[in-house]
Amino acid sequence: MKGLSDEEARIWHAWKRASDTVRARVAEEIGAATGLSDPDFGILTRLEDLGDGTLRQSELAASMGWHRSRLSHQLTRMEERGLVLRDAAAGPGVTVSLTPAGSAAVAAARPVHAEAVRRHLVSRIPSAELARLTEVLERLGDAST
Amino acid sequence: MKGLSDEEARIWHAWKRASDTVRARVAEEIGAATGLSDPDFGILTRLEDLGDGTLRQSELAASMGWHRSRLSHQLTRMEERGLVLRDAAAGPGVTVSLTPAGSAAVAAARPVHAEAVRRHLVSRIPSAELARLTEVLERLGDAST
DNA sequence: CCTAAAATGTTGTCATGTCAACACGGGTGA
DNA sequence: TCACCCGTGTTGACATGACAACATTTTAGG
Repeated sequence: MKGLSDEEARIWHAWKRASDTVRARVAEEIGAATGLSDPDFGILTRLEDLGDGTLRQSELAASMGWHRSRLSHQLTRMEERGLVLRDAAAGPGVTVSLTPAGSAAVAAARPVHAEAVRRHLVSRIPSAELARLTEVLERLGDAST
Repeated sequence: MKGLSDEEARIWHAWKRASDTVRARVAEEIGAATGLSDPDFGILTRLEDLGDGTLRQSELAASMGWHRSRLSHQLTRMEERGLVLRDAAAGPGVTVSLTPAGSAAVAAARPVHAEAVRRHLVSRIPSAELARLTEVLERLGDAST
């Protein structure tokens, strides 16, 4: 078959639009409240949740699914803004740590994030369908061909 | 409430992951087959579908939901690669047209796009749930507060 | 110990996006 | 007529992201 059917085109457009808008709305609220960007928030929460405010760069990259260079660029920008620190690690590699400013920012951002996720995603999905939709989304994100 | 519940966190992560991966997989197939990026493909298909290969920049921007400057930058890059042309319009503004190379590229890309959308999105959703999911996605993308 | 491969980061280049400032052309009202 | 506002684009500065080329350090093999 050459093109998409009307039904297929419709879900594709709805998918693109919903992907963009939900992410953008949540990011916008966090940014307005705290000045943190979406990638900033991701890094800072990982540092708190996985490490004790400190992680090796390679672990951080793996946990986010990022390439080394992406993380390096991002950390350079965040370091300039005083959100994180980099130090030579005990073993190989580099250790990343939250600064007090980074901790404060993520503490301020978490409730805003939770509120935004509820308002823009969770509360717009009928609760009877939440579990089923979660399964479908997880299947869509699975590795495969 | 301060943070997200486990269930809320789970759907949020699944949402982020699925958004990224599905879009990336479809874009990757189009790029590998034709050299077109996702925004390239969007512009070219609009020019064919809405205009007759030609549209005013402002109409194009409105139909994509883009800001003027974003479109201007994108068209500059596409013009350099010979995919589109810009000319002063009859009235105010600027007219954008497909070049033969642009037409050929989008003709090659359409079936690849359709195949990719089916493989990475439609076929992974149980067909009994397609219509319902489409409605939910459309609600998520709707304007609101 | 010494050399080669692997792991780890950094850097430069380019594509993509956002935002604000600027440029221009056509009405429109005094 | 003339000054001003508006619709349209363009441009420059910067953030984000992908990819490849390097630099360094670890670790393994011998």
